[in-house]
Amino acid sequence: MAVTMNDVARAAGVSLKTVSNVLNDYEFIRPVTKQKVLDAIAELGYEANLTARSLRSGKTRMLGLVLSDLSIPYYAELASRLMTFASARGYRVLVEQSGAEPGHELSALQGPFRQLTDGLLFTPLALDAGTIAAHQGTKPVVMLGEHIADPRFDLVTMKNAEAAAAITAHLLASGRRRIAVLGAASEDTTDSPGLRLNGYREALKTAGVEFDPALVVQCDWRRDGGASAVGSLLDDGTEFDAVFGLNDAIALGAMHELLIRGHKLPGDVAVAGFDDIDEARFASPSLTTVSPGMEEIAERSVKLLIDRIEGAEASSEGLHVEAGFELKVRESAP
Amino acid sequence: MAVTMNDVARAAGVSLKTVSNVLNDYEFIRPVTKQKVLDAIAELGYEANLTARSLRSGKTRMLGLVLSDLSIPYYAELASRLMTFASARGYRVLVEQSGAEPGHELSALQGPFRQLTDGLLFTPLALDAGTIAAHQGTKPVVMLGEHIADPRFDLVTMKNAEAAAAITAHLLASGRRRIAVLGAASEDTTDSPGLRLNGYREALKTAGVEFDPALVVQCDWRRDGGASAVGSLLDDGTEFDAVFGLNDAIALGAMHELLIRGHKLPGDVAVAGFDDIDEARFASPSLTTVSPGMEEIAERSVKLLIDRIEGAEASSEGLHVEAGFELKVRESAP
DNA sequence: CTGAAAGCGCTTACAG
DNA sequence: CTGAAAGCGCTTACAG
Repeated sequence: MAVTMNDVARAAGVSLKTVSNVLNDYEFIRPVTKQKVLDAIAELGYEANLTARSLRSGKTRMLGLVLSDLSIPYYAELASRLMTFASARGYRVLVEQSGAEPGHELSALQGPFRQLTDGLLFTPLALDAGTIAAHQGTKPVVMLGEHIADPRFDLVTMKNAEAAAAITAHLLASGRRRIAVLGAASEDTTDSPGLRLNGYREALKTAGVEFDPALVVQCDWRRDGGASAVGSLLDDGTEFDAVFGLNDAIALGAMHELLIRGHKLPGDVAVAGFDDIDEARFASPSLTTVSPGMEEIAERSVKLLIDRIEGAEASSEGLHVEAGFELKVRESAP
Repeated sequence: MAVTMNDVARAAGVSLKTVSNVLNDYEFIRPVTKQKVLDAIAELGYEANLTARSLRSGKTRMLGLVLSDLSIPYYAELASRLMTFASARGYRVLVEQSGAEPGHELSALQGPFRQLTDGLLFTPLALDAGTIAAHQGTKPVVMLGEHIADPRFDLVTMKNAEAAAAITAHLLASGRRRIAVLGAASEDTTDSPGLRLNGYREALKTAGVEFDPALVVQCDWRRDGGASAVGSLLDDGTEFDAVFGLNDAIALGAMHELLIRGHKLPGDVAVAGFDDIDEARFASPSLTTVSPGMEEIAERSVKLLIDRIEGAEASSEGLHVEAGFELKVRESAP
């Protein structure tokens, strides 16, 4: 029923192979022949059958994206940008939600999902490096995020420690000395909370300001986590002149709580976050934060994966890319 | 290189067709034969080649989802749920971002994207009903949202007017009489703002409260829109004892502005929204709003589309489904 | 209940 | 530069 390459070949008076050559931008083809084929394609409204092409070539021109859940804003924004960059290179992105469950992550790595894609952008949340290495198969995989830092894998991530140090330095430069840190879980340097806390401590050391553990509060990386964390500091009577939320949600929650309790921002307390989500710009006061280069993460991970798929990136070792960051100074901490 | 059905057939000592029968749950097959095939599959680690299956059967087991941008939280949450429901029926979801541009919407409707999917979940934002009807092709399409209400199409949407009336009635029942409405654009009944404003007016009429146009403020459906809209009411000296934001972002922005200006919530002003986004629960005070049944929208649209694809839904007319809604009474308007 | 054959629409060596 | 042929791995009539 649909128009096939055979129909085009017949209409153009050439062989199948010639049509294929035109379609695949084969170099050595006479302009006249090419034009005949192009005309036939236009006239018949021919569209290549992607499934047939995939079956024969073994390529689907799809990238798999494995993440926990699209309803988490960070992943949704990342997915959106990845799709845009992939599309610019002629690829589509097929998303698989793992719910951060090991079983789901594993089946995304080796199940039918894998067949449908030429390569994987993988956010490992539940699986460890060894398991992934054992099941990653032969198609390229690029890791996203900081949970896996293993030389065997390609990895694209952000400068957590450096960015946290930069924003802490900014608060220090504006004269703040007692900077509360909300959202730190541990000093385990392999995950984001640990890396960001380390950056904070590094900046203090550089400025010659002593680290005070009383200013470090553990909390959920959510708006209400930040609100109750800053609330507990206030209730305890701990003194502070600035708050660094380890992500924007925490910082926004803290800001809200401070405002409700009658504190002036940034007069009494300066507030800074991390992530530069859309909301940060629209908050009142607008939130000073650090943009961890999501755009760059998206661009470079797509480029790396496609280069692997197409054989343009030949290095046999895992490549580690760290996107740059940018300080966004706004009203909450000028 | 990969294990094929032929390998399985050989290992099990049966023909290709018999393997295919087992794979496709054909009824009339001897248990012994079936077991032999199953054993061979397990032993060889056979996995069906989905591309070959698609080429032959003409089905991809993928649903296309066309929306403006995944970075918009409402769409991201919807996409997440759609994927979950589709997955339960053995389908995947392939997302295409249109940017709400007519050209992109059109190419999603008829371009190569269409080939890759068995049916479309389509959020028409830029295209009108006539254009869609002319280009929708032969595969099923289910419309999402209220921009297109045309008997030719299957449509799954929410009860905008009824839900808005319910939340207005709730504010009235708590004794509020001057309820500001933020975000109304027009009374055009075909889009969400118009439908929700109509619901508000309907509830006023039922309660015998006169409608005051001075309480209706137009603004962007965003946090800062709500903040500046309520700000302008305060600046003008317009009196009001409640605010109904036509979506949660507006309501949250208004709430923030009211708090900053020293108003007590809900003492001085009750605030209500629409959408029940995650943030509404975590705001302080938590936001009274209406949940428009996104779960149900996702479930029923996936069911309708798959039933169309599989021929289980035979009605030739467009089916119109309206999901139920649920009032979420919280602190901001008890 | 099962088999042998055709064919979905392409790309890819292989010739020329 | 172009053609004729094979084949990617399935499903689907068609027989029996």
